[in-house]
Amino acid sequence: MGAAWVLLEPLSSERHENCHMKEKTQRISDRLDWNLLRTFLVIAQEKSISGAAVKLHVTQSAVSQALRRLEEQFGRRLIERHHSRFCLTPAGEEVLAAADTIYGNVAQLASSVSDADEQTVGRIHVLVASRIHSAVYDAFWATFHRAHPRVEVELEVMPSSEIVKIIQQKGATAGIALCKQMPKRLEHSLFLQQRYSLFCGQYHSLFGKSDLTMDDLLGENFVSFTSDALGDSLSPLTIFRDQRGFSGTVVATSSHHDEVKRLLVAGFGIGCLPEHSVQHDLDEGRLWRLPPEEGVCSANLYLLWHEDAHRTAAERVFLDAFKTHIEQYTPAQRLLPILPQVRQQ
DNA sequence: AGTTTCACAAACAGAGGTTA
DNA sequence: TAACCTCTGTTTGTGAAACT
Repeated sequence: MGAAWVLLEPLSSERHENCHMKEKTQRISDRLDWNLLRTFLVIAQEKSISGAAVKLHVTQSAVSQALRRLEEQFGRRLIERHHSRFCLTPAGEEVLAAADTIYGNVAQLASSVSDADEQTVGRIHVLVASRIHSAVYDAFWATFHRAHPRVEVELEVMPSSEIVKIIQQKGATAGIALCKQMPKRLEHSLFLQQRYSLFCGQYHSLFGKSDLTMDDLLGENFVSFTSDALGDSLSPLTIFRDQRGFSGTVVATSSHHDEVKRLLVAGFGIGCLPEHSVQHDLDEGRLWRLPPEEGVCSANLYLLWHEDAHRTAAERVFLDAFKTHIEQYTPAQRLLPILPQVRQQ
């Protein structure tokens, strides 16, 4: 039955064409399967049918058939098939934009319905980058929970690039993520200004050497964050390596701060970490600070939220509380491991 | 290598019949 | 009349083979 109602024969007169289009549009809006749009959204995000299949936990064949059914419903090609090249047709771009919006609205609907069930119990879903080191941040959650004990909180850890994507789709209340440049449609508030420096671990040959210069490091292998690929949130680290003429290779990677640190301590190579996050490891002799003295680069963590998402009461309370809380502290205070006194206005 | 097509199977929904 | 069962058609998935 699926696409039997889609009329593909060309009609001769313009009047008939208009009637036909109106009828067809009506039928599409009545019958369009949201699952197909969701599948198409993932295909476009992954830029691959097999990639989408992995993400959706179905076979590549199932995704291919779903795409065909969607194309039949619209009576248009949505993706141009080329050898090893993926591109959306203009119709595909239109469908993607619509699917993106619908996905956001459905996510908000789920949140609103959940809120409506229990008027006094809200729920917030916050996406956070791996391992945020800040006593101010810890204190925020303590304060927030005391003030709003019935608000249910979900904190989900994921790479910054994923966080930005999901917040743009209105798929969560807010995100705390590294950003090189501010993404479209998102509001932001600067949270942490982190300075990255080079370190090696206790089993590395450079550990404990205090008279090192940059030349001593150029042949060393690297431990890196997955996100320091060019164009990603930590790409300044890669640019630094290229500009300074490092000849070593990246021998170990992880998207998680603690795992990068573990690999550094294990002696896989040298690598960058936020200075303020490893003071304890330096004090206890697990890590060793390397040149350059001034560090490698800065990377800022921002609180991100969608500019025109519908928000529940709990979500509004969270955003207001977070912004108010961090504004009480200077950027330097936000990096401290122990909660400082609130700054004087 | 990635994608499409085909045959087949499982799950599901709706229609219709039966029974208490 | 509600509850249950059976049958049938549809949808959507898998796996294999063919295609680009």
